[in-house]
Amino acid sequence: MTSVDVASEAGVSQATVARVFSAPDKVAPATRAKVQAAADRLGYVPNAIARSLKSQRTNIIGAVVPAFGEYWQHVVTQFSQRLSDRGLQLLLFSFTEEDRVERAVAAVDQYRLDGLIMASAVIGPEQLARMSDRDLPLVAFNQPAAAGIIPSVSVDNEEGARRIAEHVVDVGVERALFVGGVASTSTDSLRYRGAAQALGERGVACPYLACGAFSYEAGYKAAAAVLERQPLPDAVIVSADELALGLIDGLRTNGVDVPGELLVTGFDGLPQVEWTGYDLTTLVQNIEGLTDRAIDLLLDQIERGSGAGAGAGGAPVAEMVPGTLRVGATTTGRGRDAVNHDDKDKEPRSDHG
Amino acid sequence: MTSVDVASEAGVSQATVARVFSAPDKVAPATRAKVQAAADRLGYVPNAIARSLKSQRTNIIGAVVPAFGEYWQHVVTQFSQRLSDRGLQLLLFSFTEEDRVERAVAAVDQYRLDGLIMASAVIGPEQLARMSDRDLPLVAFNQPAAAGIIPSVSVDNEEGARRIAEHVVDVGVERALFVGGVASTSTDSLRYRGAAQALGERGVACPYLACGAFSYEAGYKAAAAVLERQPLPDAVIVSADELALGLIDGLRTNGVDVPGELLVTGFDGLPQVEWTGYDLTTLVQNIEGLTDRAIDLLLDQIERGSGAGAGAGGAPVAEMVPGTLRVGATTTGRGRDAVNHDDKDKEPRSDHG
DNA sequence: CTGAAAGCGCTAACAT
DNA sequence: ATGTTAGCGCTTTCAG
Repeated sequence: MTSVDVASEAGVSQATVARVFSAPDKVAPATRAKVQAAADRLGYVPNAIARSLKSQRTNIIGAVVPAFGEYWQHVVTQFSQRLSDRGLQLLLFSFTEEDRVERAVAAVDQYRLDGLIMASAVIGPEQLARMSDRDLPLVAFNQPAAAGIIPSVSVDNEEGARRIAEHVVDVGVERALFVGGVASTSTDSLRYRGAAQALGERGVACPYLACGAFSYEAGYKAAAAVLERQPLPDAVIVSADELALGLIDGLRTNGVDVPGELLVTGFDGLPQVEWTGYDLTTLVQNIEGLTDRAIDLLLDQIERGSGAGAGAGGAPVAEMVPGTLRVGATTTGRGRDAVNHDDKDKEPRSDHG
Repeated sequence: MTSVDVASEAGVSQATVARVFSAPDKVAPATRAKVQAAADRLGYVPNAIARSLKSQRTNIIGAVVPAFGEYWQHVVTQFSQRLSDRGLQLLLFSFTEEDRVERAVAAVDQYRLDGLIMASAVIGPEQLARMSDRDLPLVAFNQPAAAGIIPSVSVDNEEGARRIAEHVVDVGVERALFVGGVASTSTDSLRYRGAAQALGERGVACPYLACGAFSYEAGYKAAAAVLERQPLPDAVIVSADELALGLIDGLRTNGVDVPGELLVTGFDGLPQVEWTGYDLTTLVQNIEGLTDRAIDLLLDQIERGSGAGAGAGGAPVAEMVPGTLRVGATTTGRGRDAVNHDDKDKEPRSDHG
């Protein structure tokens, strides 16, 4: 079914049919109705491919997203739905290995995507710089390292970590430890900087310890290293929820009571932080807000016809969206255990996890 | 940069350039090299949009996927990567509300997608039947209700549930309870049927109880209802891991020791089942195998040029991929807690019925 | 083996 | 307000 079929069915020219579907107000109501009817009868739907060929706009946005962690699922879902609300499609590039990014770029070229969302911290600054040369609207999502290179939007990592640090001081912590994932990531260094600074200002030291990855397993394994610290910290500020959940389980397996003996905090706001076994204090990212801004930034560039570009002649925009502190039992739950102290003989809470 | 540019740069006709990129063996090695060089110099990449317009193939596959649950993330990732391995792109339709499915269908029409993966149990049989009329290659993923209507691939729910039931009997359960999510889903009824049948054959009764949803929260809330049962069951066979995890937490919050007082099993094989606090016995789905088969089924139809069709003239294919039983502490971990209990039934080592 | 030419289905001047 | 016409960049006969 093409517009030509509809045209002959409706007894008008092909151009009129096209107008009915792209600029309905440029055609008389009577003919419009006639055409609509014919189209419905024939089950005609305009061919977006042909349209794109002419208009040089595909209305498809690509997104390069890591394949790991629950957090990203929410991000992808948000992007999918928000783009759809604006009449755009999402072409997804999920990846584990480096080469997926290359593939995404290749597809972008071939399919003439209107823009690309880069939501992966694995993409290095050099690669980003290279991409910013190719006059393609780009936006980096939660990838602080991209700030200044391409337009970006991310949670305010430093400020968020500061909020957590302040909270931890408020509940009386005196010796903290920061547990990060991968030391080389900008996410880690910003969060560490924020936390260490706020703690330092309040006279609390805060060394840094890396797990080697951002996963439950890495956090779990890090428990041993945490317990080797001398002196033992009062609180562990973890740079990501997934790590924190693993760490908590690791600590409890080692017989440590969390929060009884050691407080723990996270960062991100995964759904699991609410699970009763954890009830983790963390900084919840506003994913809706973040994705919204990212799409806006992208559309701005597309409208403006610019490539991955500067705001209006300066450095690329680097937006920060604040998160919100979630206070859970992992930093305030000691009271509860104190109350339950009468039945000390009962099995320690630590093994139920 | 178009093929015309490359043609003049290389001193050949536009047609030759096109051939170099679509049927390289139909052009002399010498000219091919010349064209390649020119293309590289100009940074030319064939325009997939234009190609699609002519070839009537987009190499883009759509996927309608629920926005909930960690499980789906793995599915999406697998699809994204496996399609990419075959030179196909994934256009994602993540959804929460009904209307997203409509949007997906609309996009499929507009963009002339080569095929569509339906991975949502929310899509009813009527809607599926309606879609199967439109000569579009389709495949249903883990949606047993689609079997017989459109080609489908899913985990063997009934057999999996049977395996779990057998295991549960092996560890000495005498009164079981099946906790489902939504009674109307085919997933639920197949899993229940498999479990109830296997248990029945072994003289164990197994009533059904629905949570109303497939979420952690629903499982958590269901704990109260479970505890009201008279007599209390020995084991709860839950139809999905996410529910099971919530149920375990709910039970523990109510002071019930799992697995000390009550055994629990799940279904799906989420990453969280390995977390130390749970260590859930469950049936692990082979997601790689499932996605692989789904893509095969789709490609078969595309090659064959058929619409959502029958195998070769019969009913649509309905493939079943077996899962594997994972035995965790939630059905075998009593030993640890039962130290003060006098063990009349030492945990029988049972990795298989 | 290579070139010329005719579309794929649509948009957008331009003309009526 | 509607019709005519010329492409968008590619694939694909059909000649040479």
